[in-house]
Amino acid sequence: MQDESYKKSKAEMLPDPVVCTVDVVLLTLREGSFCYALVPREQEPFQGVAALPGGFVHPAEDKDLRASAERVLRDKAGIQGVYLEQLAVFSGVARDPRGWSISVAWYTLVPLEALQAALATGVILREVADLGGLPFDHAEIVRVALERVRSKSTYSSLPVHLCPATFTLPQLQAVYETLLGEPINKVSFRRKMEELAFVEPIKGEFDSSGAHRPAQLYRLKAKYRSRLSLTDRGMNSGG
Amino acid sequence: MQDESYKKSKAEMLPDPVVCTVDVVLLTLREGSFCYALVPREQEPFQGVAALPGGFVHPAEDKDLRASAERVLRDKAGIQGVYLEQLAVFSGVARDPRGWSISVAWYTLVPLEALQAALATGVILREVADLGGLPFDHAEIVRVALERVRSKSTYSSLPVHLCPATFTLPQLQAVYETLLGEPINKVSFRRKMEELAFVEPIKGEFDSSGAHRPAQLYRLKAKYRSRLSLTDRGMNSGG
DNA sequence: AGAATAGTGTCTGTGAGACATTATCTG
DNA sequence: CAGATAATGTCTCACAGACACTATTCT
Repeated sequence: MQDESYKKSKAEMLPDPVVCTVDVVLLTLREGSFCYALVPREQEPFQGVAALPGGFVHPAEDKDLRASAERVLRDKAGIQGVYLEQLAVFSGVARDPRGWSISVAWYTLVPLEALQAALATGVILREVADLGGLPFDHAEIVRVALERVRSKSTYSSLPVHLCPATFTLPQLQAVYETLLGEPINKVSFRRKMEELAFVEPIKGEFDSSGAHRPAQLYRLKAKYRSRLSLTDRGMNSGG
Repeated sequence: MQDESYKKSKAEMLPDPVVCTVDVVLLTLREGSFCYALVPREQEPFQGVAALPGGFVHPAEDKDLRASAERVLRDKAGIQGVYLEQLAVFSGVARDPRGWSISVAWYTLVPLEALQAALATGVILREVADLGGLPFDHAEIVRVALERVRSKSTYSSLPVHLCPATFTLPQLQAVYETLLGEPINKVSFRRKMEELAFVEPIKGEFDSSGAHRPAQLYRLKAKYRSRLSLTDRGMNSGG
């Protein structure tokens, strides 16, 4: 499929090489507060500083940029199969002290339960209100991710990815309320969930953990489910 | 601001150079039909084939990727100062016969009046229903652009960029109806325009071109206006 | 029994669309 | 004056939110 004759002249056709990276904004809920994940940087610049999980694009290894982002998530947080969506490209001469660069940013929503291994091996969670001390333009990237997720959360199925595999409707409503930052009418919320129809009750299963009437357990319908799984390896084991 | 010591090691840190391009989906309305712009490719591969206006990123020349897209629009269509928004990144080994590449796609909405010079010098308009014969993954890029624009058009100010500097409300409504592909209730449309408040009537100015009651002329409010202007040069004059 | 939350029935105000009416031009 | 479209007034139905009530658990 590829024409090798083009490859020879590639260097001459490209005025300058471009540093291409991917960065992932991993969002989760911890005790009702909206958080993003950071990883200490292994190399200069900003070695040791907590930064968004990211890395160089490896054309020889990655089928495309989504594969690059998935590799970063696998290597740095030990998770795969999660909901992952492209956010935007951040570019220019000013964002990286090494010079002109491109970062293709992605965002993912993950339930805290899927992050236990990652948290045990160095991944940090920080509340989204705190964007201080981030290297490069990572604060701006998180800002744009939050804007996108909040904008997409108004009655879309997006926030459900922050819930574990099974959940109750009051739990799901609390997730929406945290993301949107305002209370939602219970009757309206349930009507909308019925209308959007991306969750289904699990017949006969209830959450009886409280001193009150048990709540029906729900799950994401099969066709909307991403195959979330944890890698058997720990994090940072990749090269 | 930049640390030169990093530059030396850049080549070693980058596993492989990546071909970085920008492509622009230029959308306009011609006689009530929604169209996108194509330009014959000057170089191999696909030399002579009509393709989206695009080109390599020039890190030495462009401040960032937006500047790259603006340069492409200036050089290939002779326009600048238009509404321009990032669409998505298209990447991978399969999209370009030269091998692994990245294209950062942008979209712009331009009134037909601003394209007269471009159309006289080789830019082609094609209806959005016809995506045949496009090189690379340009058909997919246009598809995604259409999806984005249509999705953003439901009562946002976006479609107004397809109108000339002054326009009537019935004209603006026709633009929305073309983009959305369905008729809109006149009273509701006017109520929404009043509520969104991004256009204002031009006192005392009317469109009296029809054999009926003249229509009030409107314009985009100053704070929403982009400084659209045509370059004095023709197209394709850039290096 | 009382506390707590889950879940549902019902009323009402807001707002979008349907319809009708008036306004103002050309020929 | 007839025809055409602009612009606006008004009615109605749907729906989101408010409120109230019932259900079911634990202590």
